[in-house]
Amino acid sequence: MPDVPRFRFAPSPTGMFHVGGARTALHNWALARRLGGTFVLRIEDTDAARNRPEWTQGIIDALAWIGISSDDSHFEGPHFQSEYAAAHLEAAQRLFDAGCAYYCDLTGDEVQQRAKELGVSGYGAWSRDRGLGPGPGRVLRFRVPGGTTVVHDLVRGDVSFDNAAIEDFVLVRGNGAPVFLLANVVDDIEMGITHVVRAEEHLPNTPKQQMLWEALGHEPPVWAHVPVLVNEQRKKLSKRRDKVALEQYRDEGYLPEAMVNYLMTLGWTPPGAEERGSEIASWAEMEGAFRLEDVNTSPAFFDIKKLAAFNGEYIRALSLDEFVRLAEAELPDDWDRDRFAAIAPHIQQRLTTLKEVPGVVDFLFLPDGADVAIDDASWAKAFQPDWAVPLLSDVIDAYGSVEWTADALKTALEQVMETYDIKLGKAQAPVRVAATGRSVGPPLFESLEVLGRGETLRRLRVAHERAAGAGAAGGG
RNA sequence: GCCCCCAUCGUCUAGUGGCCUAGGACACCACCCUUUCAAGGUGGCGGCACGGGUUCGAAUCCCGUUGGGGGUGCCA
Repeated sequence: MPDVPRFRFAPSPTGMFHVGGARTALHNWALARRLGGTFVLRIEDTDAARNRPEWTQGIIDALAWIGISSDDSHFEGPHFQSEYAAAHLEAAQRLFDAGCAYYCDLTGDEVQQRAKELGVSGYGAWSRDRGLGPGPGRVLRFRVPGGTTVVHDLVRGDVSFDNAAIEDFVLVRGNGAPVFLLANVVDDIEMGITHVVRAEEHLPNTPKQQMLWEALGHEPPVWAHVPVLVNEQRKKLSKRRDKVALEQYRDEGYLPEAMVNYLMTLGWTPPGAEERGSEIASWAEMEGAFRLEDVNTSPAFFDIKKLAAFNGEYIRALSLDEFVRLAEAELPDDWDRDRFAAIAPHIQQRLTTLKEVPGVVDFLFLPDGADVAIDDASWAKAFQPDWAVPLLSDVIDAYGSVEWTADALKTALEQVMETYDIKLGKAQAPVRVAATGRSVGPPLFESLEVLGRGETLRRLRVAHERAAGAGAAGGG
């Protein structure tokens, strides 16, 4: 009778959720669901400094954001490593009783000192046969057996380690607290974990953990080590130097679906991507096809540019209603929602992130009577041609009585520009800068329609006055 | 130092001995479209790290070199 596969995701709270962690969580999640198994969340909070409730909540929230939540029947947890402290110590005792571990009274400094004097590397197993019992300050070390440990890894195949190169590692600290290696294995055994899917950086730990599983009388789980995510310098993504917090991307207006899709493409290709000419795929498609055996073995560069491209695609794919709803969350409270809804369809296809929304429409939400902030470079270019000022003057006249719709506004400008024998692309420039302050932005006539006749005319007049004045001063 | 992993366009990848004069995506460039900017369309640039084998045949298998990364804690 085959057991239900049990995967686990075991982050330690650090105050932010690493994108690399998000990816391995996604891998575990996809497998747990596709195989009808369970995704077990365990918070590794043994280190007292990492035991902050708000940090734990941060992990739960981050997981929920990428679609991994306790609402789903495949989700189990959160469990807390600290709750298994008794089991850790009990396991340590069993290991000692069975002769698989021994006590050692050398401090870290002493070990280093001796290694240096004797010219050996690592711990020299000095206390192996001293028959020491437990005592204050004494650590419990694992007695690494001879031979070779072979790790069967779903991503990498068989990886073998010569046990002679593995030192007798510490299981329990001098203060009686178990270390990660032991706690991790004991927890996995206690929770009936069958698959350990994690990042490659843990591969060197694996032979040690496998020996522990065996010494504790259990079959090791299925191992899988996915490649690490790296930065431009090809170094592992780190909290210190790289932008790795999932929360930060969320706050910058990335959609969770885009983030999830992008993360899954690192080291793996969604089904049919080549035929479709696109790596964009739904979670259902990816979940249905994801296999560890298909995951690449080399490190992947976390490319924000590509993430941004994915995000743009996802924003464009939103229904208008959904887009408006999400975009409104980025707007200042006092901005008129109806006014935003009117311009929304014209900006949706021009965005990379939701965070950009206020910046592209802010000219529509100025306080009464306030002048637009004019971008100097845009102004200089728009009013460079001789025809700019007279054209603006004509536009002001025409816009005084034209029907106030985008189409009519466009037609009116087209009539005006004929006199000057210029194309719309050029003719719209002075009007755009006058009304919006910038040379780029949402489609002009649609923007003016939303702005309204009164305010549009006011801004055009202010600009005309300024441009005409400058022209006169410059000419004289 | 020691242990382990990795090596296809700038980047992410497809490729598991002949379908590869190596395919797709992002980025970049050009053109088209166009109401600025995007989006969209078309096209382009660009890669199997190197050296030996094995084989009728190698991006694919083996060995070596070089390069990169990870780990080497009484952190997790």
